Amino acid sequence: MAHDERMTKDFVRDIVDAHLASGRFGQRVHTRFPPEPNGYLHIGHAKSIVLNFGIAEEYGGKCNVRFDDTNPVREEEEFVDSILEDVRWLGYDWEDRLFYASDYFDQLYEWAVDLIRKGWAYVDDQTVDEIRAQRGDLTTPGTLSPFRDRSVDENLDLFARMRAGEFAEGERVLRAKVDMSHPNMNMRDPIMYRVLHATHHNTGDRWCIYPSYDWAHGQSDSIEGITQSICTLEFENHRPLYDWLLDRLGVHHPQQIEFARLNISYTVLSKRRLRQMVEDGLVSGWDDPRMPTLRGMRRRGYPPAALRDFLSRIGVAKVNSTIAFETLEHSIRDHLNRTARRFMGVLDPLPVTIENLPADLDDTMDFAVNPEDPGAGTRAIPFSADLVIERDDFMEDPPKGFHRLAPGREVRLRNAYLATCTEVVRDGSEVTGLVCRVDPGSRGGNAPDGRRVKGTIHWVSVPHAVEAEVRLFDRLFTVEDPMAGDGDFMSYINPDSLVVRKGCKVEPAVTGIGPGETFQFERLGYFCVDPDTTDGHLVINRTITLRDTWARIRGER
RNA sequence: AGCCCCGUGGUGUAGCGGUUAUCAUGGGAGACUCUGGAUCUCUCGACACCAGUUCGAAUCUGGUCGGGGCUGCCA
Repeated sequence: MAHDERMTKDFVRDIVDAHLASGRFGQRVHTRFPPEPNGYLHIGHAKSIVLNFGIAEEYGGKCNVRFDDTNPVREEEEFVDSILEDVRWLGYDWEDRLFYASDYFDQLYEWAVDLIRKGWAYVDDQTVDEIRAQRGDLTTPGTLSPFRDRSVDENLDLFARMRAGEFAEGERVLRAKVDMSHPNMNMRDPIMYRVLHATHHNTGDRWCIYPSYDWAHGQSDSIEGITQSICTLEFENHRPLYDWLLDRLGVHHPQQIEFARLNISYTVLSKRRLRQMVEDGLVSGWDDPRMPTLRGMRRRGYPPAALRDFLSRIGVAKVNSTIAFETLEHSIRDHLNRTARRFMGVLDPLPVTIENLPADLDDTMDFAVNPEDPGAGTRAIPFSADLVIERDDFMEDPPKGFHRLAPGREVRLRNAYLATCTEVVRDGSEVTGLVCRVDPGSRGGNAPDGRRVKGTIHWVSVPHAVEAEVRLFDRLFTVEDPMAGDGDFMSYINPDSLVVRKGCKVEPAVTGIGPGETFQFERLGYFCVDPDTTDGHLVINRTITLRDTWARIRGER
């Protein structure tokens, strides 16, 4: 697939270049995306997907999807399907290379036996607590396990019995014999296998011992012939172990490369915290349009190409950083501006009667499908003398700088007529409607005498309109870094992150828009049809507003 | 405290011994406009610090300071 071009070269690609130049892996480039099937993917995972698949594409290599399913008690089949769906939606194809770490359990077992034979692994009978206590701490070396010097034969026998199910969980464990006084804690005889009498989503009850991440990951990479094993920074301290294990085995040895995970202001990107928001009901689910999950963003109307663009422009590095939410928004708007079809909708309707047009007028106006894309052509929008406009577009006593409608003022009804407000209808103090007079010669929107009209507002013809519920979303948190400070991040949830508007009026063509298409309501922003829509009830999500200079000016006053 | 990693405009990012220190985003000003959108122009703004090597250092070396990670039978 021909994806968007990257803007800069990063340190990961520099390393790949160096590998190619030295011929370390021949001329092969083979990466992998290794999710654990225990939750839904979010934009942070997308950074890894785009990196791994992107590099494979650029270098004419391949990228696998491999589920890191080594912990049966946390993982579920349902997540496998959702993860694959999300990867596909993002625009990537693993072809026939869908793997599971659990595919390699037999090989992993054989290799463990091999290490035992070579004296590099042993069965430990200690409890979790004993092992923890004996590990030492950051400044104190660990102490040796009393079982560390068992004979190879005894280790072999015990390990076989672990596999056979003779021991309870926690009773025995297989450990790599590395160095209990190593300054890197990961090297203090790390656990390779633990007993878990649990049913695995893939292997069922075939196993009751399961490999740890450290024992499974590098070896799986090796089996698949991976060349660059790209992971996040927190695995940096695991690299010595990754290398140690592969070196003892003497098998294909990929290069682990670590990059900084993604952080975005005004949101959180951690499975645990996202889960908490779902479970506490602060959002409607993992696909709530406010969630930074891929499912949430899809439902919100973010196009996958915009996400790819965003991820490629923020780059990849080793510095921990937080990307401004505005940067994401820019990519969304930029993509949508170029691609989205334009429609009209009124979120907060104010009735307008055109006094000098026939009450039964049934006209249509030409409208550009997308002014940014002349090739998209034009279409017709129904027009009548009975309209609604946005309440915000009228002020009885407008401040300077306001160039929308006001008593006696003329504005352009977009693509229709120049209209002057001749009367304000009210119920008590509340304005309930307007009467306008239209310049008959301005049909289409241009003044017959060429006079300039500064304001242009949008409208919808009431007899043709469809009613809709529109959901307006805003950032999930009120502070840039919800994790900062010692308060609970949940207390920073933005109470206005969802505002529901009912009784909105939209042009009838909107009902023909399918799922997955994000369109523009002129002057308002980008929107999409929500799956909650039923036959009689149209539900629309606001993906993002248009930049609103007027709002900014007002806000700064 | 031990080990590992990282410090370039507000936010990201390029830079690989000699550049007016890149680009984007963001802020400000203006032009244009049938979306107060888009577009265009101008503008603001950074090499953490101190030594050293060198004719020359954001780039190399050492130190200081600052940030992050690591003490699951999680990944």
